[in-house]
Order: sequence, then C-alpha cells, then structure tokens
Amino acid sequence: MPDRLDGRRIPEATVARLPLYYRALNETAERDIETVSSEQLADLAGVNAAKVRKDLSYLGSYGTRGVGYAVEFLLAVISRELGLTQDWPVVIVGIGNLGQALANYGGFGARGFQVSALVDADPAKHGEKVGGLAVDPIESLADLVAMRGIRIGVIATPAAAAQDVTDQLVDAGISSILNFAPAIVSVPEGVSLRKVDLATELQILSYYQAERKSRRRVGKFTPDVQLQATTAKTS
Amino acid sequence: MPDRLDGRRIPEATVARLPLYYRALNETAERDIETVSSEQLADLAGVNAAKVRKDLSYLGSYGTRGVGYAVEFLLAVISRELGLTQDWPVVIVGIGNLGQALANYGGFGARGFQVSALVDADPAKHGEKVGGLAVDPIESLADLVAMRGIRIGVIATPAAAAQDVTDQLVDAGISSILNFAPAIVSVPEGVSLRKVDLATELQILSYYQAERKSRRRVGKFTPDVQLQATTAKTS
DNA sequence: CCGCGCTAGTGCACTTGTTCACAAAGTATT
DNA sequence: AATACTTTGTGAACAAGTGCACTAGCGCGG
Repeated sequence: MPDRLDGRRIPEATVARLPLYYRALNETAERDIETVSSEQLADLAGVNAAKVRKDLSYLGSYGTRGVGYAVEFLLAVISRELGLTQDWPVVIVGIGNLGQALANYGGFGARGFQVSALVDADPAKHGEKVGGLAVDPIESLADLVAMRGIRIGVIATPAAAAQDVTDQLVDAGISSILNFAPAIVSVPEGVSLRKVDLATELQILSYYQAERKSRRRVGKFTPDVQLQATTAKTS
Repeated sequence: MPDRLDGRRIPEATVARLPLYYRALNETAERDIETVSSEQLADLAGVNAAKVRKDLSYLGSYGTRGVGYAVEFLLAVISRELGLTQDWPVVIVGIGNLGQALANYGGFGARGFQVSALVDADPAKHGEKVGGLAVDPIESLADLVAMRGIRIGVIATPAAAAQDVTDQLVDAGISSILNFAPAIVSVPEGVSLRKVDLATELQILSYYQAERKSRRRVGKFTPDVQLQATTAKTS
C-alpha cells in the first residue's frame, strides 16, 4: 500500500533542475564521495539549499537527516526519474554548421543520448559522413525514425524550414523536439518542444547590459524622426 | 512631468519574451504589414494575447485601441529597450566544434551582435582563421576586450575550463556571459550570466518522454541491484 | 455626430515557484 | 542513556507570473 500512489506531479521548475543535480552528483561520484548534503549539492548546482531539498522531496524521502543524500543512490533515483536508464536515439535535422557541431559533440552520447540519424534537405550533403554517420535525405526520415526507434528530434535548420521540418518530425512519430532554429514552431498536443535560441539569449543579455549603463527614463519614448516617418501608412 | 519616472521595472519573464516579439515584428515588417493586434503578435510569438498586451504595457502605452500596434514603431521601442540600437561586439572563447559553428553562424551578426574576437587556449589554433577572424591566444583576452570594447563573452569550451574562462572574462571586463559549456559557473555580482545546455534540454525532454509512457508509481523506489552494485568506486 | 465594432490596457483572482524557519529524525559523543 | 549537533523534510508566508474578463478608447460608417 504505497503512500501517495502517483500523487507526485513534479513541478516543471523542478524537472528543469533535475539535470543540474544529476550532473553535480555525477561529478561528486567521480570524486568518490559517498554522501552530499543539500547545501553541498546546492553549491554545485548553483541553486540554494532549500530548493534542493524541496526538489528532491518531490522524488521521495531519500535523504538521511543528519547525514545527507547517498550520492549513488540519488543518482539512480534521478536518472530513473529523468528516464536516463535507457539510451535515447536522436535524429538531427539540418546538417549545417550547427548540425555538424552537434553531431560531433561528444557530450551528446555521454549522457544517455545517441545521435542515430542525420538528415538534410540538400542532396549535395547526402552520403557525406559527419561524426561517423552518413547524412540521409529528409525523405527517409519516417523510415529512419521507425527503424531506429527514434523519439527525439533536434532541429538545426534555418528558421524558414523549421516549421516544415517540425511537421515532418511529428508525422514521422517523433514526440520530443529540441529546436535550435530561430523560429517559433508549433506542435500538436502530446509533443514536447523545447527551444534553444542564441539570438534570444544574447538579446536578453543585451537588455541587462544596457540597463546597467544609461537606462535613464524620461517619460514616454519618442522614436527617431526617421522611424516616425516610416510609421506613416503606405497604402 | 513624466508619469512613473522609472518605476518601470520590467519583469524578467517579460524581458525573456521581448526577443520573441522583436523577431515576430521583424518578420511582420518584412511583409510590409503596418499594424498588428496583440492576438496576431501572440500567434507569431507562440504566447497568448493577454500576455502580449501585458508585456508590452510595461514598455508604455504604445498600442492604439481598436487598431493594434504600429509595427515599425513597436520595433523601435523594443529594440531600444533591448539595447539593440547599438551593435554589441562579442568574444567567443573556445574554438572547438561549437565555437566554430557559432563563429560561422550567420544569424549572429544579423541581430545586433558581431563576433569581434575568437580566443582559444590551444596554441595550435592560434592564427587559424574561422569565419574570417583569426583565433588569438587566451592570454590576449584582456587586451582584445579593452581594445574592441567587448562587453559580451560566449563560452564554448569544455566543461572543465568553464569556470576558469569565466573568471578570465570577468577580469577582462566582460559583464555579460553566455555559457554553452555543460558546467555551472559562478560570477560576481553585477555580471549577467545565461546558460545554454544541450544535455540539460535533452534530459528535460527525456523526462516528459518517459512520463508519457509507463510512468507507473508503485511506492518507494528501490534501485536496481545492478546500480546498487555499481556503487563500488571505479577509482 | 452618434453608435457600433474592435482592440489595448489593466484590476483581480489564481497558479506556480521560492524562501524561510522550524520540527523531526538521524548521528556522534560522553 | 542522555545531550549536542547536524541535516532533512515541509508548512506557511511570500513573490512572481499567468490569464480572465471587463473597461476605456479609438476608428469608421452612416
């Protein structure tokens, strides 16, 4: 008779931090350390101790008061929770600069993921080997996904192609997508989507950078005359 | 007599969405569309209309009821807010796979940023040209940053080097850092830090992917014997 | 000039996330 | 066995973010 059968819906914010703990714990394990306190873990993960404890408490009561958490045990718990006990095959779509870098990126396979297919729309690239794997035409996406049991797709195409590629991935049966293209794509219910966007990140940094220096507000903003002019209706 | 002189602290969540609006507006402007409603903008940016309106209201009252927002005008407001009216020179540290991809990445300069320096610790890479720019030794970081007025640093090194590089960037006078290395780095007060982490993103996807299939809770977790065994240190 | 239709702006209730602070529960020590 | 010390787990206060639903304001057609 388990307590709280599955009344454990882990908050999104917590899920997003589990990988941090996972990594921190791995590093700790490599140093042959047996137990960590929430405070140590917090330091390693760059958060605060209360948050660590609350986050971990969603997974269950796996700590020992007065001692801390058993590193290996907690690793097992978290990797189970994150679904890292299995290896996830991944397809990368768009083998340009970024796609190639991702395909060659070591840390990819290192943590339970494995680049299992590369596809690109450009026929010139087909057959080319990148990171030991041949580039296939995008038309074969569905077959590759089905045959290799791929569930996760990474989009590294130009922005213009992103939505189209997304649709193809979804049609092919992919249900988790990581989008590197600087474009908003939409997916049907039941498909997870996360995005990584360089330009966005830089612009956010730019905001705070600009804020630090002269951000003197003097009431309403009146745009440059130049820009004001453009506002005039053209039709 | 301006109302709310600078009582406008823009919420973080809003700042993070401004780049989305900015991009959506740019696309809209390219199609020679003069005005957008919050609803249209919401669709383009992948959020909901109420959020758009609330977000934009932090910038001021720049919409027209019954009509919408003037695209060019709003673009000017947002780009001012994001500090995109100037060009930000950027240094990339670590010219491996990812660093090279970033250096060659077009969309970089496209939106107000400009790769102005590349540095790497490996002497073999020094002098090599990547994306039309020579790779310099990391020792010259401070000089480059000072001479080229660089404020933003991008870390594309292996995890092990990340903290060290971060410290050097900070010492060199950088106050905004975008970290691609899979490591937690800490920065002093007054320095902005954002991170982009492939492994983390994939693991989050993995969680939800695993959740969709068999996530049957049956009480407390007892780790696999195998894993339990692995607990023995590998040295 | 009036009224209709449309859309921005916003107060408010609600949800989610964070942090504090303390009781509970363990270890270590004498 | 009792006391001191450490550290988890969590209730509760607080903060941030979201979304509804309504009001205010603008443009346009008659």
